[in-house]
Amino acid sequence: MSQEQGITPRAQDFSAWYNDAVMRAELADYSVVRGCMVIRPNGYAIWELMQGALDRMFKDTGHRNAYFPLFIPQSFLAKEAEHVEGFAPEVAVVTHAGGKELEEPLVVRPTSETIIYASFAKWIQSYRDLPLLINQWANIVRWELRTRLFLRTTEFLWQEGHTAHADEADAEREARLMLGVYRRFAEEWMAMPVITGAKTDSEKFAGALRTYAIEALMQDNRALQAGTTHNLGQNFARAFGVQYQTAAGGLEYVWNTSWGVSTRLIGGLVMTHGDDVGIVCPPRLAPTQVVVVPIWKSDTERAAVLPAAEGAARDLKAAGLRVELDAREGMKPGAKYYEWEGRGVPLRLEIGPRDVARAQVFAARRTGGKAPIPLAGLVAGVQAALDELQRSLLEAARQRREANSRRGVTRAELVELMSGEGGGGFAYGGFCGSAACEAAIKEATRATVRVLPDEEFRSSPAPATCVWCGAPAAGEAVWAKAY
RNA sequence: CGGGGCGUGGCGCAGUCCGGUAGCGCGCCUGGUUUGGGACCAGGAGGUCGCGGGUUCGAAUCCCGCCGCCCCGACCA
Repeated sequence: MSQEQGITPRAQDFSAWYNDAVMRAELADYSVVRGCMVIRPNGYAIWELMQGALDRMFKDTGHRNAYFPLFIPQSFLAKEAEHVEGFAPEVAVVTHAGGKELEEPLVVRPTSETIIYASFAKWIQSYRDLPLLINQWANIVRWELRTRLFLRTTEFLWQEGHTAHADEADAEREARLMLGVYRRFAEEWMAMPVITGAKTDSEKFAGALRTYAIEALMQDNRALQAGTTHNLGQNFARAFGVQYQTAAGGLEYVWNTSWGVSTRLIGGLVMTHGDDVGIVCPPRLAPTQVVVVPIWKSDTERAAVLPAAEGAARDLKAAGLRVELDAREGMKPGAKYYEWEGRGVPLRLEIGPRDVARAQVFAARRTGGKAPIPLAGLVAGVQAALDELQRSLLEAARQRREANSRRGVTRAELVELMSGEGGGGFAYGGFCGSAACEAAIKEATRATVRVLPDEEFRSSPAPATCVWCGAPAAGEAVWAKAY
């Protein structure tokens, strides 16, 4: 009886658990380059599924993919004052290439607004060219002080949408539309419930008019900003001279938006559904949705079981499911179970001599519970089980989030809620809107305003006074300790 | 950059206090027996003990310097 080293229980050390879960699932590995990670095939497969779903959603909303350079002239970054200030500390700069010093240093993109809007300025002439709806899948470099696999690494993969519009209303509509796309993706694909809303000035994107975000609550009660959209106003249009002629013949600056989600989502997926065994993949994003494990004792049994298992796997694949048949010899079924559980495979089908005799398979859910499925209705039965898993993961995550959300908090409650190691969760309360109160709360509790929640998430009745200073509230805010 | 841990076969560790030339578990390879929740037996392969100096007859172990990684804070998707 040999136990492989288990992973750290969540309750003991959540950070250690996260690292263990990621490593056990072989999603990623540390690189020789500080702060950078290697995304392993298991992790990259999840990213590809995410990309596929998001890309379809972007195309369905009228966007087209393009690709812009990794290198940006340093002077471009400086054209928008807030933007350069926001990103300067974390920008990597190339000063030498081709064996000599460059005339102008190139920055490795921390985001691509500047280089993209330089192109937009060339492409946009008239109101007939608008809206211009572009997305790019790319890598990004931000020199972070402290990194965590998927959650914050020096280089990461993302998509960044960039659009240009004729007026503010259309840009605003776009920023809200894509926020909705992100929300739908998080909930329907990742089974990760989110709240949506606007960022405060201190949390908004460097150079944006307004920033919106989806925020999810992880199992350690810290919030994860899982996607952002920005209404950039005319800030970049002015900096890069992106103008168009109106129908009336006038010359106007365009209104831009940008929006992005990154491989950070994989970290969110891990921390939303994982348990003390490892990661749990929601079926729609599971690289392997079903693993079939044949069980036999003798060659006779093997001869009966293996073809049945192969047949089951074939039928499921034919139905469009992502299936693996694990017929490895010399490995006990239990060992296979542990391996696939660590990878988060949502459904395992066990098929042994007894099952063959009864024309059934035994289906074990990653979240617990075993039940037989008759071979006659295998595809439908498996599909139903996967659908149910997808639903129940979202529901469980939603219940956990609600159980860890407090509405109408007082100043004392906010402090209490955020204190200690396990402290956190979403705290809803009145907010006067002042930067002073926001900073004071951060100082006192280490919690920040995650969003000024959208209507759907607001409390009723609305809080009347600011949690901190007691002045009349300008609105409601959601505080949490953030990743 | 501050605080705390840690660098020894692929992974996890012991050995370091008290110097004597490297060991355990897992994994890996070969053969056999096994297989309804992490199999067993036998035989193997694999290590400049993070790096550089120093002390010593002799250093994983003692001394000096450096590097790297992880965790916690300041910055951030």
